[in-house]
Amino acid sequence: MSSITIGKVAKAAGIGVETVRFYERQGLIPEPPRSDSGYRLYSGDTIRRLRFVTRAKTLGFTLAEIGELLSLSATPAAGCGDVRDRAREKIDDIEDRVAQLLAMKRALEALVGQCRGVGPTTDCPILEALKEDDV
Amino acid sequence: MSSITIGKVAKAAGIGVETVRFYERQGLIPEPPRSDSGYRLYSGDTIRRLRFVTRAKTLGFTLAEIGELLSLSATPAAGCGDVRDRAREKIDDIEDRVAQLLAMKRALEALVGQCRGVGPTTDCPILEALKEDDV
DNA sequence: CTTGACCCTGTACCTTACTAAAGGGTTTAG
DNA sequence: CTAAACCCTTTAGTAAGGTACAGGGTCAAG
Repeated sequence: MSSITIGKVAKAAGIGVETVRFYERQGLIPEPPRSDSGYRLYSGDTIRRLRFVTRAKTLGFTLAEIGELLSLSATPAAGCGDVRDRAREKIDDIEDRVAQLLAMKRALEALVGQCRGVGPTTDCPILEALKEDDV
Repeated sequence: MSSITIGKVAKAAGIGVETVRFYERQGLIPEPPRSDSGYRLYSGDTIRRLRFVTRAKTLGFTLAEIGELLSLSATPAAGCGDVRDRAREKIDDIEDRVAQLLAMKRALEALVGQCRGVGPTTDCPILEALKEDDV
Protein backbone atom coordinates (compact mmCIF):
# COMPACT_ATOMS: atom_id res chain seq x y z
CA MET A 1 0.00 0.00 0.00
CA SER A 2 0.75 3.71 -0.05
CA SER A 3 4.10 3.58 -1.79
CA ILE A 4 5.28 6.76 -3.43
CA THR A 5 8.00 7.44 -5.94
CA ILE A 6 11.06 9.54 -5.33
CA GLY A 7 9.65 12.63 -7.04
CA LYS A 8 6.68 12.79 -4.68
CA VAL A 9 8.81 12.20 -1.62
CA ALA A 10 11.25 14.89 -2.68
CA LYS A 11 8.49 17.41 -3.34
CA ALA A 12 6.77 16.63 -0.03
CA ALA A 13 10.05 17.13 1.81
CA GLY A 14 10.87 20.29 -0.11
CA ILE A 15 14.09 19.03 -1.62
CA GLY A 16 15.30 17.75 -4.98
CA VAL A 17 15.18 14.19 -6.27
CA GLU A 18 18.95 14.14 -6.54
CA THR A 19 19.24 15.17 -2.92
CA VAL A 20 17.07 12.26 -1.80
CA ARG A 21 19.34 9.82 -3.62
CA PHE A 22 22.34 11.62 -2.18
CA TYR A 23 20.97 11.23 1.35
CA GLU A 24 20.42 7.56 0.65
CA ARG A 25 24.07 7.18 -0.37
CA GLN A 26 25.06 8.97 2.83
CA GLY A 27 23.02 6.52 4.87
CA LEU A 28 20.60 9.14 6.18
CA ILE A 29 17.61 7.30 4.83
CA PRO A 30 17.42 3.53 4.34
CA GLU A 31 17.51 1.96 0.90
CA PRO A 32 13.85 1.60 0.01
CA PRO A 33 12.27 -1.41 -1.71
CA ARG A 34 12.09 -1.23 -5.48
CA SER A 35 9.37 -1.80 -8.02
CA ASP A 36 9.82 -4.44 -10.72
CA SER A 37 11.30 -1.79 -12.96
CA GLY A 38 13.75 -0.65 -10.28
CA TYR A 39 11.91 2.45 -9.06
CA ARG A 40 12.38 3.37 -5.40
CA LEU A 41 9.13 2.99 -3.45
CA TYR A 42 8.86 5.03 -0.28
CA SER A 43 6.46 5.17 2.63
CA GLY A 44 5.35 8.37 4.37
CA ASP A 45 7.94 7.84 7.11
CA THR A 46 10.65 8.85 4.69
CA ILE A 47 9.10 12.28 4.28
CA ARG A 48 9.27 12.90 8.03
CA ARG A 49 12.80 11.65 8.13
CA LEU A 50 13.82 13.94 5.28
CA ARG A 51 12.17 16.92 6.94
CA PHE A 52 14.06 16.14 10.10
CA VAL A 53 17.28 16.18 8.10
CA THR A 54 16.61 19.58 6.54
CA ARG A 55 15.65 21.07 9.88
CA ALA A 56 18.62 19.69 11.71
CA LYS A 57 20.78 21.09 8.95
CA THR A 58 19.57 24.65 9.48
CA LEU A 59 20.36 24.16 13.15
CA GLY A 60 23.98 23.65 12.31
CA PHE A 61 24.25 19.88 12.50
CA THR A 62 26.36 18.25 9.82
CA LEU A 63 24.96 15.34 7.86
CA ALA A 64 27.22 13.03 9.87
CA GLU A 65 25.78 14.36 13.13
CA ILE A 66 22.26 14.06 11.78
CA GLY A 67 23.01 10.47 10.90
CA GLU A 68 24.04 9.88 14.51
CA LEU A 69 20.88 11.52 15.80
CA LEU A 70 18.77 9.35 13.54
CA SER A 71 20.64 6.20 14.40
CA LEU A 72 19.93 6.80 18.08
CA SER A 73 16.26 6.13 17.56
CA ALA A 74 16.84 3.30 15.13
CA THR A 75 19.06 1.33 17.44
CA PRO A 76 17.34 -1.71 18.94
CA ALA A 77 17.03 -1.96 22.72
CA ALA A 78 20.26 -3.98 22.80
CA GLY A 79 22.84 -1.22 23.35
CA CYS A 80 20.47 0.85 25.41
CA GLY A 81 22.98 2.34 27.82
CA ASP A 82 25.14 3.37 24.92
CA VAL A 83 22.24 5.03 23.17
CA ARG A 84 21.35 6.87 26.34
CA ASP A 85 24.88 8.18 26.69
CA ARG A 86 25.00 9.43 23.15
CA ALA A 87 21.58 11.00 23.51
CA ARG A 88 22.77 12.83 26.62
CA GLU A 89 25.78 14.12 24.70
CA LYS A 90 23.46 15.47 22.04
CA ILE A 91 21.25 17.04 24.69
CA ASP A 92 24.26 18.81 26.18
CA ASP A 93 25.28 19.97 22.74
CA ILE A 94 21.79 21.32 22.10
CA GLU A 95 21.75 23.13 25.45
CA ASP A 96 25.03 24.81 24.56
CA ARG A 97 23.66 25.93 21.25
CA VAL A 98 20.48 27.26 22.83
CA ALA A 99 22.46 29.19 25.42
CA GLN A 100 24.63 30.76 22.75
CA LEU A 101 21.65 31.62 20.58
CA LEU A 102 19.94 33.27 23.55
CA ALA A 103 23.10 35.25 24.31
CA MET A 104 23.13 36.39 20.71
CA LYS A 105 19.46 37.27 20.93
CA ARG A 106 20.02 39.35 24.05
CA ALA A 107 22.82 41.15 22.24
CA LEU A 108 20.57 41.92 19.31
CA GLU A 109 17.82 43.11 21.62
CA ALA A 110 20.30 45.41 23.30
CA LEU A 111 21.19 46.71 19.86
CA VAL A 112 17.55 47.36 19.03
CA GLY A 113 17.14 49.12 22.39
CA GLN A 114 20.19 51.26 21.67
CA CYS A 115 18.61 52.17 18.37
CA ARG A 116 15.68 53.74 20.15
CA GLY A 117 18.04 56.55 20.94
CA VAL A 118 19.04 55.60 24.46
CA GLY A 119 22.71 56.25 23.89
CA PRO A 120 25.46 56.54 21.31
CA THR A 121 26.19 53.51 19.12
CA THR A 122 29.86 53.74 19.89
CA ASP A 123 30.71 50.20 20.93
CA CYS A 124 29.43 46.97 19.47
CA PRO A 125 26.84 45.42 21.77
CA ILE A 126 26.88 42.11 19.92
CA LEU A 127 30.52 41.58 20.64
CA GLU A 128 30.18 43.09 24.09
CA ALA A 129 27.38 40.75 25.10
CA LEU A 130 29.30 37.68 24.04
CA LYS A 131 32.77 38.51 25.18
CA GLU A 132 32.41 36.99 28.64
CA ASP A 133 31.05 33.62 27.53
CA ASP A 134 34.25 31.70 27.16
CA VAL A 135 32.96 28.43 25.80
CA MET B 1 50.32 50.04 21.87
CA SER B 2 49.14 46.41 22.18
CA SER B 3 49.39 45.25 18.59
CA ILE B 4 49.67 41.54 18.02
CA THR B 5 50.66 39.51 15.00
CA ILE B 6 48.42 37.13 13.13
CA GLY B 7 49.79 34.00 14.79
CA LYS B 8 48.86 35.26 18.26
CA VAL B 9 45.42 36.38 17.16
CA ALA B 10 44.76 33.04 15.49
CA LYS B 11 45.88 31.07 18.51
CA ALA B 12 43.82 33.21 20.88
CA ALA B 13 40.74 32.69 18.72
CA GLY B 14 41.41 28.98 18.36
CA ILE B 15 41.71 28.99 14.58
CA GLY B 16 44.50 28.81 12.02
CA VAL B 17 46.50 31.69 10.59
CA GLU B 18 45.23 30.86 7.11
CA THR B 19 41.67 31.05 8.36
CA VAL B 20 42.22 34.54 9.75
CA ARG B 21 43.47 35.71 6.36
CA PHE B 22 40.55 33.92 4.72
CA TYR B 23 38.07 35.74 6.97
CA GLU B 24 39.77 38.99 6.09
CA ARG B 25 39.27 38.24 2.38
CA GLN B 26 35.62 37.46 3.14
CA GLY B 27 35.23 40.82 4.84
CA LEU B 28 34.43 39.35 8.25
CA ILE B 29 37.27 41.21 9.88
CA PRO B 30 38.66 44.55 8.71
CA GLU B 31 42.01 44.83 7.00
CA PRO B 32 44.37 45.62 9.86
CA PRO B 33 47.21 48.14 9.73
CA ARG B 34 50.59 46.78 8.73
CA SER B 35 54.05 47.05 10.18
CA ASP B 36 56.88 48.50 8.07
CA SER B 37 57.68 45.01 6.91
CA GLY B 38 54.07 44.29 5.93
CA TYR B 39 53.01 42.24 8.95
CA ARG B 40 49.35 42.50 9.98
CA LEU B 41 49.01 44.18 13.37
CA TYR B 42 45.84 43.40 15.29
CA SER B 43 44.18 44.74 18.40
CA GLY B 44 42.38 42.61 20.98
CA ASP B 45 39.04 43.45 19.39
CA THR B 46 39.85 41.16 16.51
CA ILE B 47 40.07 38.18 18.84
CA ARG B 48 36.54 38.82 20.11
CA ARG B 49 35.30 39.28 16.60
CA LEU B 50 36.89 36.01 15.49
CA ARG B 51 35.42 34.15 18.45
CA PHE B 52 32.03 35.52 17.57
CA VAL B 53 32.48 34.17 14.04
CA THR B 54 33.39 30.66 15.18
CA ARG B 55 30.47 30.56 17.60
CA ALA B 56 27.95 31.84 15.13
CA LYS B 57 29.23 29.23 12.71
CA THR B 58 28.46 26.34 15.06
CA LEU B 59 24.99 27.82 15.46
CA GLY B 60 24.35 27.30 11.77
CA PHE B 61 24.92 30.82 10.45
CA THR B 62 26.75 31.05 7.16
CA LEU B 63 29.72 33.36 6.84
CA ALA B 64 27.52 35.72 4.83
CA GLU B 65 24.94 35.84 7.62
CA ILE B 66 27.66 36.35 10.19
CA GLY B 67 28.91 39.25 8.11
CA GLU B 68 25.43 40.76 8.27
CA LEU B 69 25.24 40.28 12.03
CA LEU B 70 28.59 41.97 12.45
CA SER B 71 27.72 44.80 10.13
CA LEU B 72 24.62 45.55 12.22
CA SER B 73 26.76 46.72 15.07
CA ALA B 74 29.26 48.49 12.87
CA THR B 75 26.67 50.62 11.10
CA PRO B 76 26.69 54.25 12.25
CA ALA B 77 23.51 55.70 13.75
CA ALA B 78 22.49 56.99 10.32
CA GLY B 79 20.38 54.10 9.04
CA CYS B 80 19.07 53.27 12.47
CA GLY B 81 15.60 52.10 11.48
CA ASP B 82 17.11 49.81 8.90
CA VAL B 83 19.50 48.32 11.41
CA ARG B 84 16.64 47.77 13.82
CA ASP B 85 14.61 45.95 11.20
CA ARG B 86 17.42 43.66 10.26
CA ALA B 87 18.19 42.98 13.91
CA ARG B 88 14.55 42.02 14.47
CA GLU B 89 14.72 39.61 11.54
CA LYS B 90 17.75 37.99 13.10
CA ILE B 91 15.97 37.81 16.44
CA ASP B 92 13.05 36.01 14.81
CA ASP B 93 15.43 33.66 13.09
CA ILE B 94 17.14 32.92 16.38
CA GLU B 95 13.82 32.28 18.12
CA ASP B 96 12.91 29.76 15.42
CA ARG B 97 16.19 27.98 15.86
CA VAL B 98 15.83 27.88 19.62
CA ALA B 99 12.30 26.46 19.33
CA GLN B 100 13.48 23.74 16.96
CA LEU B 101 16.45 22.90 19.13
CA LEU B 102 14.20 22.60 22.17
CA ALA B 103 11.83 20.33 20.26
CA MET B 104 14.80 18.19 19.36
CA LYS B 105 15.95 18.20 22.96
CA ARG B 106 12.52 17.09 24.19
CA ALA B 107 12.60 14.28 21.65
CA LEU B 108 16.01 13.16 22.88
CA GLU B 109 14.84 13.31 26.47
CA ALA B 110 11.86 11.17 25.56
CA LEU B 111 14.30 8.74 24.00
CA VAL B 112 16.40 8.64 27.15
CA GLY B 113 13.22 8.09 29.18
CA GLN B 114 12.23 5.25 26.91
CA CYS B 115 15.62 3.75 27.49
CA ARG B 116 14.90 3.43 31.18
CA GLY B 117 12.71 0.50 30.21
CA VAL B 118 9.35 2.23 30.20
CA GLY B 119 8.26 0.67 26.96
CA PRO B 120 9.41 -0.92 23.74
CA THR B 121 11.57 1.13 21.40
CA THR B 122 9.30 0.45 18.51
CA ASP B 123 8.72 3.89 17.07
CA CYS B 124 11.17 6.70 16.70
CA PRO B 125 10.54 9.42 19.29
CA ILE B 126 12.83 11.89 17.57
CA LEU B 127 10.79 11.84 14.42
CA GLU B 128 7.54 11.59 16.37
CA ALA B 129 8.28 14.67 18.42
CA LEU B 130 9.03 16.77 15.39
CA LYS B 131 6.40 15.60 12.99
CA GLU B 132 3.76 18.13 14.02
CA ASP B 133 5.99 21.18 13.81
CA ASP B 134 5.45 22.18 10.25
CA VAL B 135 7.82 25.09 9.96
C1' DC C 1 75.44 36.55 12.19
C1' DT C 2 72.98 32.68 11.51
C1' DT C 3 69.16 29.63 12.33
C1' DG C 4 64.55 28.71 13.52
C1' DA C 5 60.14 30.55 14.12
C1' DC C 6 57.36 33.91 12.16
C1' DC C 7 55.22 36.64 8.41
C1' DC C 8 53.97 37.71 3.24
C1' DT C 9 51.48 36.61 -1.46
C1' DG C 10 49.63 33.49 -4.61
C1' DT C 11 47.89 29.29 -6.13
C1' DA C 12 46.27 24.78 -5.56
C1' DC C 13 43.90 21.38 -3.17
C1' DC C 14 40.36 19.33 0.20
C1' DT C 15 35.79 18.29 2.38
C1' DT C 16 30.90 18.86 2.72
C1' DA C 17 26.73 19.06 0.57
C1' DC C 18 24.68 19.22 -3.12
C1' DT C 19 23.39 19.81 -8.49
C1' DA C 20 23.61 18.82 -13.28
C1' DA C 21 24.26 16.13 -17.33
C1' DA C 22 24.73 11.98 -20.18
C1' DG C 23 22.62 8.07 -21.76
C1' DG C 24 18.91 5.08 -21.32
C1' DG C 25 14.56 2.58 -19.53
C1' DT C 26 9.34 3.22 -17.69
C1' DT C 27 4.70 5.10 -17.06
C1' DT C 28 0.84 7.53 -18.19
C1' DA C 29 -2.09 10.95 -20.46
C1' DG C 30 -4.08 11.90 -24.82
C1' DC D 1 0.98 4.16 -29.76
C1' DT D 2 3.65 8.00 -28.95
C1' DA D 3 5.43 11.82 -26.42
C1' DA D 4 5.88 14.06 -22.07
C1' DA D 5 7.12 13.25 -17.65
C1' DC D 6 9.12 10.10 -14.68
C1' DC D 7 12.69 6.98 -13.10
C1' DC D 8 17.54 4.61 -13.28
C1' DT D 9 23.00 4.73 -12.89
C1' DT D 10 27.32 6.93 -13.37
C1' DT D 11 30.17 10.68 -13.60
C1' DA D 12 31.31 15.43 -13.31
C1' DG D 13 30.84 20.05 -11.72
C1' DT D 14 29.79 23.75 -8.16
C1' DA D 15 29.78 26.62 -3.89
C1' DA D 16 31.14 27.27 0.76
C1' DG D 17 34.58 27.09 3.97
C1' DG D 18 38.66 26.25 4.71
C1' DT D 19 43.81 24.08 4.45
C1' DA D 20 48.26 23.39 2.42
C1' DC D 21 52.20 24.37 -0.14
C1' DA D 22 55.77 27.14 -2.76
C1' DG D 23 58.81 30.65 -2.78
C1' DG D 24 60.51 34.32 -0.32
C1' DG D 25 61.20 38.11 3.32
C1' DT D 26 61.63 39.27 8.75
C1' DC D 27 62.75 39.00 13.59
C1' DA D 28 64.86 37.49 17.88
C1' DA D 29 67.67 34.28 20.55
C1' DG D 30 72.07 32.48 21.11
